[in-house]
Amino acid sequence: MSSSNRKRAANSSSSDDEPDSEEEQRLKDLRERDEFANRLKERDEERTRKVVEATGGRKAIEEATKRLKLEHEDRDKILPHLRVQSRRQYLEKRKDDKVAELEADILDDEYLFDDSVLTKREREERKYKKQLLNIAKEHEKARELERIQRYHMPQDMKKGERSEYVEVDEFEKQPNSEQKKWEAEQLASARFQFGAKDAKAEEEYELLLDDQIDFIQALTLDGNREKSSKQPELTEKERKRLTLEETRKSLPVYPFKDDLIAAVKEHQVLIIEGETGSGKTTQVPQYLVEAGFTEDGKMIGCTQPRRVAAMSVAARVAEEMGVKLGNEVGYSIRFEDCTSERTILKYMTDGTLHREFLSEPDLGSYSVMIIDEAHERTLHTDILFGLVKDIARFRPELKLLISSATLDAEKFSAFFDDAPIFRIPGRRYPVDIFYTKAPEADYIDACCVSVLQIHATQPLGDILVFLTGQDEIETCQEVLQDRVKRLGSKIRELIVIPVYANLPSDMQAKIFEPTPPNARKVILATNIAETSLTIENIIYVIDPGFAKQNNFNSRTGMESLMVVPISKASANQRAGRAGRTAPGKCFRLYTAWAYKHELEDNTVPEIQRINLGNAVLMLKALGINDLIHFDFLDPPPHETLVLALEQLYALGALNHHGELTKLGRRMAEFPVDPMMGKMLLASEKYKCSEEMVTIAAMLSVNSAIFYRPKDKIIHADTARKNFNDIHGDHLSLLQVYNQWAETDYSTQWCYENFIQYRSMKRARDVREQLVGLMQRVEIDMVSCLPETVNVRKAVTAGYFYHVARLSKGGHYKTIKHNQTVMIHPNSSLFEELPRWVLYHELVFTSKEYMRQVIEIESKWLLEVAPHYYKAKELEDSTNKKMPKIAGRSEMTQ
DNA sequence: GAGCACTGC
Repeated sequence: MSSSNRKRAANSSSSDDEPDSEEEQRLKDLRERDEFANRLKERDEERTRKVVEATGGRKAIEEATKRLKLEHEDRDKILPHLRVQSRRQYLEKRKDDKVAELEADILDDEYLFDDSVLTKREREERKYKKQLLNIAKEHEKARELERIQRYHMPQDMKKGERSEYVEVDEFEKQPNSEQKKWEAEQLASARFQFGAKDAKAEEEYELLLDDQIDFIQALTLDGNREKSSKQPELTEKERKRLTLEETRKSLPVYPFKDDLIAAVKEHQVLIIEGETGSGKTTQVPQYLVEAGFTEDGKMIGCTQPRRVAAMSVAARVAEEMGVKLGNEVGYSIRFEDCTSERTILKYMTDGTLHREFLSEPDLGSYSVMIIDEAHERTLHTDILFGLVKDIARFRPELKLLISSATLDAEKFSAFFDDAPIFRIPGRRYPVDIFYTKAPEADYIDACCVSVLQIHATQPLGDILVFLTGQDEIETCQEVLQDRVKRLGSKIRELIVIPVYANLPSDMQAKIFEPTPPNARKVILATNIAETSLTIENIIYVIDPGFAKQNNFNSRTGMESLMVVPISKASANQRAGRAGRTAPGKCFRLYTAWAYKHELEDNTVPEIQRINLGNAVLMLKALGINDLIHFDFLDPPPHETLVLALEQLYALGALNHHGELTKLGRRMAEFPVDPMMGKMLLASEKYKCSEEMVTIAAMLSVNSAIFYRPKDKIIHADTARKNFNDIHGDHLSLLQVYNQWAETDYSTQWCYENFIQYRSMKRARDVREQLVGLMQRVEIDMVSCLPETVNVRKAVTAGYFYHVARLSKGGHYKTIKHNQTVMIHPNSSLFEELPRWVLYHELVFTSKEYMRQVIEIESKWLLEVAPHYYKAKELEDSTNKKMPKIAGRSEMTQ
């Protein structure tokens, strides 16, 4: 960039009175930036004092207390009750569909199987089903009203419970922490029945399957438990007699307590290598409290990669310590801060800690920081490594514990200057691993065959199948159900259950319902079951060896979601899912050779795969200027960093010295991409902050707003078109939100308009947070409606990078890379083809698509980014040859 | 004329 350009860049980012030189301008901006930062700090300090008794935490504490109470109550009573309750609600909500399904089921059943071939149990079940149908029908008659919606959407909100977050739905209220899982393990292994009956039947079944897959057993994933334990497993009653204290003492980590405390005292950084079920997440912080690490008024912090984990672990620990959640033990996650000034033990998500750095760059209020599940290598933990390592150098009294599963411990140790590794054994059963003899061409088909093969030949126990996405899961489900039907009563009952993140929560809860006796559950899951959800009683895992992975191309700035082979670490994680309750088996649909030679050891860490715009801005805001030499555990690609820096410079967040500007400092306050941050700040100038906050919130809810059930695609699309704004998708989204808000955030309205209530609720939460942050960066909330030109201008001020122009052939070329791109067919501008468009994101699926597009005028680009565009660039020499229908917008220049 | 793995702030 030439010096004159630089000058303009610097000028554009600031204010009224014209300073004499570029240098003065820069210094003035830096001064203003620091003044702004100080104001933030002062306000923060005021707020922390108030927050304790203020409403902010109260709601969260109530929520948490509810959950805690749940845990207190007798699990024996509460769990079955919960299941029944959840089941009832579920049936209630989907009554239409369910009744129809039941009816069809009975008809099918009667058509397929004569009474004579049925066992007693099956006959009873049929009788029960009929009864159920009758009851359902009577019930239905009584409530003939209110049956407008024919399709099902999540409906999880009662009046007055607005801030109850979706993730806190039914299944999460069930105790789900590691300790509980262990307890459940004890239970479940006693419940399994392996009988001679099954063995007899096996021979018969084998003949049914024409196309079998040959598996060979290669190795066994070692467990720490004997297959036939000499110690008798605890029965439920025995277990109940264990007090909390005894349960704690029975955890594998307990014998290491004193050694661990000694090690922490001796070393500043300690790597803890502990498998799941060792109890490290709940116990280690408590040991440290007992050892006096919080006596100087400082806290122990513990990060988790997931919100649910942070909450449930905190609740469990509060219970164990006999304190109220939110007092001595608390948690802090986005939208929910459940801590107080009394808190000495704080669980949080890694992203929350990352944000906390902005207000407390030295972690001054912590005496110990534990980074848990470090092997998952989320973006946030990876950045935390570097930050925390740096802090440790000038705060020798700060203790760091990095906790990880096996394999990676050595690497972490090397990174933290050869920190000692402390090993804690876990609790796991052995898993036998099987590979196919030859590669499978069609892994969906192979999955189905394997499921039936296991079902027919292996003892009872649930099956978990890993697929890549919703599409595959639905296909597989259909195929399986079809084949099971054809096999009829010749095989035992097989219950097929899908699970993926976008599935409504009540459908997800189905995986936690107990399997009926003598039946088998097959769970078809995405990667969600690899780490996020733990399903009990899985004995068999089928692993085709693929997953969808997001990749960011820093050269083109394009994201792509592709199916890729998984890593060895991931394959072992999946296999481990079979050994939680009892010894298990894992069937890999690839050869042993492929495992050894074709799979990478580890999944590429997130930090090397994604756009780092926001992360780089955060680091800059923390005063880390030399990012290229920042101490990353695995450095991101050079180009990604350069692209992020360039973009920040173009947005005016950095000056030509690479220093953070006042604008940049304000942008860093927002947990969004820098372009979106700039867009939000630009709303100040264009007097449309209300609109911009809504649009940003809607864009943040990833394209999960419109609901398209397979059988109602036409209705759904018509409903969607009603919101279309001729100027583009951002404005359509604005309309959706505002109309929803006008109905007082009605669920009914969502159903009628085929909109995902869950996503809207999330957008509302995000919006509220953004409004709070707007006040923080000193911007008033104002609206410019009904006029929307300013809305589009403000968007342009943030996204001027993302502009494409219609060219001769009727397709679009990006201004920056001259890359051919297309408007996504879901866009409201798909058939409009304006001359100039701005896109929110570029994704590669089957083609290069621009998603979320608005029409802009090229002269706006000169208005919002004069340093970046020159008038000449925006001239269009091909004007005259342009077909009339194309290019609705006015000619420019 | 398409199609969205999973987290997190």
